[in-house]
Order: sequence, then C-alpha cells, then structure tokens
Amino acid sequence: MGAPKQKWTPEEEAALKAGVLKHGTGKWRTILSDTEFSLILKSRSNVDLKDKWRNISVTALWGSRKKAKLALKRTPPGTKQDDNNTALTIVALTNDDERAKPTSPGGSGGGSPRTCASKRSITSLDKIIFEAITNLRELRGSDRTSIFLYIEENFKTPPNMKRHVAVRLKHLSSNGTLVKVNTQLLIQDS
Amino acid sequence: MGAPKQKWTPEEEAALKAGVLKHGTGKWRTILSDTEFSLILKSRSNVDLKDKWRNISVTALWGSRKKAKLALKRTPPGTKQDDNNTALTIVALTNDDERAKPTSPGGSGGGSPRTCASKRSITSLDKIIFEAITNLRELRGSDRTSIFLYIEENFKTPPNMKRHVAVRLKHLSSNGTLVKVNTQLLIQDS
DNA sequence: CGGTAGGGATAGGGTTCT
DNA sequence: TAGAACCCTATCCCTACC
Repeated sequence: MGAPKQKWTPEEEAALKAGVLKHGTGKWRTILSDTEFSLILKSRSNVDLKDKWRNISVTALWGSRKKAKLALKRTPPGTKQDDNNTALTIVALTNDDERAKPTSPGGSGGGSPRTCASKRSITSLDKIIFEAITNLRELRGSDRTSIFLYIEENFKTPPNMKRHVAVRLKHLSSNGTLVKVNTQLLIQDS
Repeated sequence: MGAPKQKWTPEEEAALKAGVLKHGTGKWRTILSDTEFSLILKSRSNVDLKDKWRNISVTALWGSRKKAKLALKRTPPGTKQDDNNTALTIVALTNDDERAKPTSPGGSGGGSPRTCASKRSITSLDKIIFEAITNLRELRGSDRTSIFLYIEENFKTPPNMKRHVAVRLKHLSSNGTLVKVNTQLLIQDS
C-alpha cells in the first residue's frame, strides 16, 4: 500500500516556503526542479506542494481563531484570570519549531524576538505582539487586523486594546524592531 | 441544537458492513451512494461511516490485533513482506449480528459461517477459529498470525495451539469451508 | 500530455458524551 | 475508565481547464 500518510516535516515546509519566496506561488513544478529544494522535496509532487501551500495559508488565516477556541476550551472552570500581571504574561515564544523558517537565499531567520527586542525596552504588550506575529506564522508577515484578532482572542483585553496595540506597532515599526513589508509587519531578523 | 448523539442501529451497522464488503474500506462515499445502502444510511455521512467502521474494528480487535496491527502500521511504505506473508488472509463474510440483512436488496452475503460449517464436522477448535475470523472483522481478512494471537489471548491455550490451528486452517481451506481468494481466504458462502 | 486550481474525500488524531 | 459518536484538518485524489 502507499504511504499511510506522509506528514510534512519542518524541513520540507521550510523548503516550500523558501521556494515560494524565490519563485512565487503557483510555480510548483519550478520549485521542485530548483536544485536548492529538489533534494528536500524529492518525495513530493507539484500537486503536493500546491496542497500544502494552500493548507499553510488557510492555517495562517484562521490561526488566531483556532488558538483562541482551544485556549478557551482548555481553561478549567474556575481558573479566573485575575488582574495579576500574569494574566498578560506571555508563554515562551515558541521559536522551537520556528527553526524551519523560510531560509531564503541569504539569511536564516533565527534570532529570538525577545533578544533583539529586549534591547529596546519591551513592554508586556510588545511581548504579546511578538507572540501574535510569531504564532500567526504568516509567511509574509501579519497585518494589524490579524494581530488585533489574535490578541483579542487569546487574552482578556481592555476595551481600547486596539489603540494601544496600534500605537505600539507604530512605535516598533518606526524604531526598526518590526519591519514593514508592503503593508505587513515582520519581526526584524537580527 | 446538534443531534443528541445518533446511535447506530443494527440495520445501519449491517448496511455498513455489507457496503464495505462490496466496495472495500475507504470507499465511504461510494458506499453511501450505492442505492443498496443509501436509504438505510441516509442520515449518515461518509465520515460517519469511516468513524463507525473504525469503532467496529477497534472494539472487535481488542487483545490480539494490537501487536499485529501496530507492527503493520509501523511498516514503512517500502518494507518488504517477509515469508510470513499475507497469503493466508481470511475474510469472514458474515457474522451472527448480521441478521438485519434481509433488507438489503439482492441479499448479498448471507449464510452464517457456522451453519455451513456445521455440515462439515466442525471441531471445537474450528468454532474458535471462526470466532476469531468473525471477531477480527478484518476486511481483507485475517492472517494466521492474527488468528493465533486472537485465540491465544482469548482462550486458555495448550502449548502447541499454533500447530493445531494451522492444521485446521489448512484443512478448512482445502475442504472449502474457507475459501482462498487471490491470496486470501474466505469463509465459503453457502 | 504536463501543469495548476479547486472541490471534495479519506485518514487519523482529538474531543465529548455516556 | 472505557467505548461510541462526533469533530478537526492535514493529506491525498479527482476533475476541469488551460
């Protein structure tokens, strides 16, 4: 029988992302033929690439809602979020599996956002913003709406959260911690 | 709101089994489209069929298959079959709880294995073998190893049970009680 | 034919309900 | 704790359209 199910490895996913960055979407056969990726993706077809890319996109789009839902479900009854600072504490930025970042020709992403960020007096809100951008995992970065949505659904937020976030985004963007790509924001790779 | 939980009726279960026998596992949509079953299963989705089949399998297979199945599952795509090959796979056409069958047009499947078997001087060991094949419920049949395991784990067995079983299997196969189809063995439908 | 986009089906892991 | 029913979604397959 064929493969029971061939799950995508982080390496393969990274190769795909890099391939898309290099050749663009819809160039599946081209990416497969590129010697830079052909080895890693040798067990994948052009259709597989297409499917996986679609899946990645969808995941990124709805990522925040999903996480929020899960977070809510997992919250045991009676586990109230008090006003303690921990309410807004950020779980360790999950960079572990971020290793598989689009290592496009040139630089491999890697630096922990916190590291570079800590040099710039990060507020707890900033941490949240980084978490959002990191966890959203959107290849081309996340726009403000996605970031708002993520934060809104993953934290107890004050009424004017958006404004606060917007302010911080502008700040982080202007001081170089975040890089604006087109209309999107990326964590600056140090 | 949602259905309170729609329990499977014996009719539905019978239809599902018949459908799998006719079209094979993994052909859920096909089974659902088959006019022979579509009426009975009209309130079920292809996914429901898949889930139910999984539940049936899991339940029936407690004990023996575990090892066998796990071993098989672990088998990577390219792994070769050793000499303990699948040539002895056996399929149980019907089981006792199949009585809800009359409803299916064309009356596929039907006779109780035991019935036809009893005409051929069934030994108590044979009954056990039939039980094993029946309860294993493996669509593509049960190989000797699975049968051995089933018996081993469900009965107090003498030390040389395997040999006895093997002998009976060969006997039942040669006298037509079990039918070898392709590389498989079926209980002969009377 | 070869390639891509899109719809849809299946496989498996998880979750909920009993 | 287990079993049955159901949910989620990554992966795979099929078809239409160049």
